[in-house]
Amino acid sequence: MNEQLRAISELDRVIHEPGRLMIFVLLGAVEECDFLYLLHETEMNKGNLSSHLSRLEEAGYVEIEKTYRGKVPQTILRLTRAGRTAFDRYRKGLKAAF
Amino acid sequence: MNEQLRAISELDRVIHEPGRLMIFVLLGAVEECDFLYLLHETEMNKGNLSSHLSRLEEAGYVEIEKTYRGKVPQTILRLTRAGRTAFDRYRKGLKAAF
DNA sequence: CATACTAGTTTGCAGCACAAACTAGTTTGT
DNA sequence: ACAAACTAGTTTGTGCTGCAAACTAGTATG
Repeated sequence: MNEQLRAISELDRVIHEPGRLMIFVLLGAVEECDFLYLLHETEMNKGNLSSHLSRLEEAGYVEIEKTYRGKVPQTILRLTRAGRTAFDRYRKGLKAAF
Repeated sequence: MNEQLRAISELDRVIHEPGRLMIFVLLGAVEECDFLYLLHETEMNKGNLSSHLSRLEEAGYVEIEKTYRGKVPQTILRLTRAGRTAFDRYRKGLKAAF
């Protein structure tokens, strides 16, 4: 197996999913943001977005902080250190592959 | 939704799967090759490779030609025109996204 | 005070990737 | 000649996972 194929086969599957890739791109560009921002930017539905975020939390890539804006519940999202590192590796993998 | 996210969300899911990406890279580099070449290069198992190839045939991206090398059955694989086009679009999409 | 809205989460299902088991035929060993 | 092992794949079964619909809990509105 050559370098290029190796790079492809080692791509992190948790990140590789397009829905989650979008989340990484958005969270990678800011310190933090809220659920609704991601919802609007990605044009996913809530259920979908919610489960992708849970998956990313589970993987240790995203921190989910539940708070309130006034009386309204608000969910703040943030990439963890591990999340940023993993995303960097993913992008390097892509570059090596294409 | 911005350009970058749009590019991600429009990535062709049939191609996006790493196992199939490897097949595209290999078939993209040659006119045709056989099953065993793909098997060794990708380091997949046969079942896996076989079903990915069926998926790609179904999508119209790969042609599967069954022949013999002497008395031994041999399967020749080849990207279709549609397959090459789709792979080009996929790579452009990736570039637009990263 | 009930109806509608907000901000999500949970549930149910369909599709998919994966490996183990199977198939069909060929070669090798005795 | 006949069985055992090998070759070149395909089919089957299972568990995961992406997705949307349905649900929950609370808030604002008519």
